[in-house]
Amino acid sequence: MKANFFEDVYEVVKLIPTGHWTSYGAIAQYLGAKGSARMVGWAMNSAHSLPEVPAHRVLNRNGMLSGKQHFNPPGKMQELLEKEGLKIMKDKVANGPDSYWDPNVELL
DNA sequence: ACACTGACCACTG
DNA sequence: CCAGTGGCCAGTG
Repeated sequence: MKANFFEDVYEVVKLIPTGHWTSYGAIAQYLGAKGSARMVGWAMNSAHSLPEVPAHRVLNRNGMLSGKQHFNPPGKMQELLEKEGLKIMKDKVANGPDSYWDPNVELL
C-alpha cells in the first residue's frame, strides 16, 4: 500500500472519541519522524475512501475546518461535528480546548 | 529523474 | 495583529 504512515494516521483518527477533535500537527507529532503535518492531510486525502476514518474530527491546529471543502458535500463536516456535540462557529470549533483531544496526551 | 503541488505549522517582519 | 516565507514528506504530471 501507500505507506504505513497512512495506516497509523487512520488508527489515531479512529481513536478520536465522539464530540472531540484533534489537529494534523498533533497526529504528526504522535507519529513522530514518520511524517509532517502535511502528510497527515495527504493521508486524509487517501482516507477519503475509508468510511471508518472520521476525517471530520481532524482539523488544523486552530480548530478550523480547513478540509471541509474536500468533503462531499462541503459543510457535511460541520454538520457531523455539530451532531456530535461540538459547537462550530465560522468554520471553527467554539468549544475550545475543552473538546480538544490530543493523542500525545490521551494515548501516550 | 525533475518540478510542482498539497485537508499544515512555526517563525519572522 | 496580519502577511509572507521556509520546512516538512509523499504523490503526481
